[in-house]
Amino acid sequence: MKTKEIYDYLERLSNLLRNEERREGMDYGLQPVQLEALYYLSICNRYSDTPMGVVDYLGQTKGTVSQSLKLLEQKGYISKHANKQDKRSIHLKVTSSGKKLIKTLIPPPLITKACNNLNEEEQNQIEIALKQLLQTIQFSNGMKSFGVCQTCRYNLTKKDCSFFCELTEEPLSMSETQCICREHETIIS
Amino acid sequence: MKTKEIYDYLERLSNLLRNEERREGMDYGLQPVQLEALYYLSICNRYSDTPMGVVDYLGQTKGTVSQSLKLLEQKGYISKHANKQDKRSIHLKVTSSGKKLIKTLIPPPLITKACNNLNEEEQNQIEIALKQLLQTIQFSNGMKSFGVCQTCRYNLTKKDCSFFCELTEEPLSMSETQCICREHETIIS
DNA sequence: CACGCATAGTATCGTATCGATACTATATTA
DNA sequence: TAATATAGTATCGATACGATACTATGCGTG
Repeated sequence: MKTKEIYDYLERLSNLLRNEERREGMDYGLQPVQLEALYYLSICNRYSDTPMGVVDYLGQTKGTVSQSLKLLEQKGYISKHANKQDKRSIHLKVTSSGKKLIKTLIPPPLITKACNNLNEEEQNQIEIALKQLLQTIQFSNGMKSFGVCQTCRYNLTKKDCSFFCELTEEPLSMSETQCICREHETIIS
Repeated sequence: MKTKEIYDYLERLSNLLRNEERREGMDYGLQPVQLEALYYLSICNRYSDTPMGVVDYLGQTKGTVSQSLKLLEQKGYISKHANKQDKRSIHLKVTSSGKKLIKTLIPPPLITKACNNLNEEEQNQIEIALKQLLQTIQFSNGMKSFGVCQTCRYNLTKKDCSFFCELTEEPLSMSETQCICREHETIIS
């Protein structure tokens, strides 16, 4: 069992990444969590761009997330839009200013520099390992997976190569299927 | 380049781990950082068990670390000991109560459960990948490595299989060489 | 339809985090 | 011996984050 070793490396990586995010965000008055929330909103689909989506993703309480989103809105990085179907719910869109910020800050230099010193094959191996570890953790602990449609059991790829979600019973555009979804459930193969 | 992919998985893993640590520590009134500080002190060597060692490891300011250590001492998980050589410095020892806590909480169930669902080979691959990623990040960004003597360029293994540190110019016991050190510098091969 | 219950989101409060700054004490060096 | 560097502490202010209480809307069942 390599449990301890895996924990040790993960703990270290986790710390380095968080400190980097703190340093980076500081110039813009953003905390690590807020930056992560903004990033999440920039890569999630239209079923997931709500406060509750962020709650599930970041694993914090509604109150905390509500605070973070208020700040992101005040700073002009996101905007709130009413949901026509469900009036309790709102959608959060990343503004052009927010998109610009994400583009500047993510991925952080810490990771970029490291990848510059790793060849294709090494990067592939690392990606595969991280993916497997993440999926196993999520599966073993009954967690949401937040994947893209391609790996989702609700996704139906039709003959004409268009996409359809069997959960929401709606057609999906090509670009939408590359966003992450809070309803995602990994195909059990 | 897999920079974005690697960042994404790492960010996710990092978040899950931190949330788990928060949940775990809560029962004992410990925050994630404090738990990490305690764990660090339980695996570092006698050159590294000082407040400054924790500062380097966790990447926080002296003040913050000082606060965390005060709390750990109040809760009886660590004890402070004067350094005979340098009177400015103190050594932090994990008490038996602290050791017991670490044994209970680390590694966290999140990781343990996942490892139970991964075979030997998969775990080895993941360990290797995490190790390589961490080392590359540390090297590429000029960071301290916090490794064990075995991989340190200052370590001298003598003919009689005893160990000697060429930086501190002191002999090291076998068990000491398995602890992590803040002066560690990876062998450049 | 009406009632209860579930869910999305917000507001507020208290404890704790964490960087910044200022401080003391000891070591080092010129 | 004086200047400077280093280890550690104390304090403060802004923020994080869980807990709780609240409003508003949707949903299900009789």
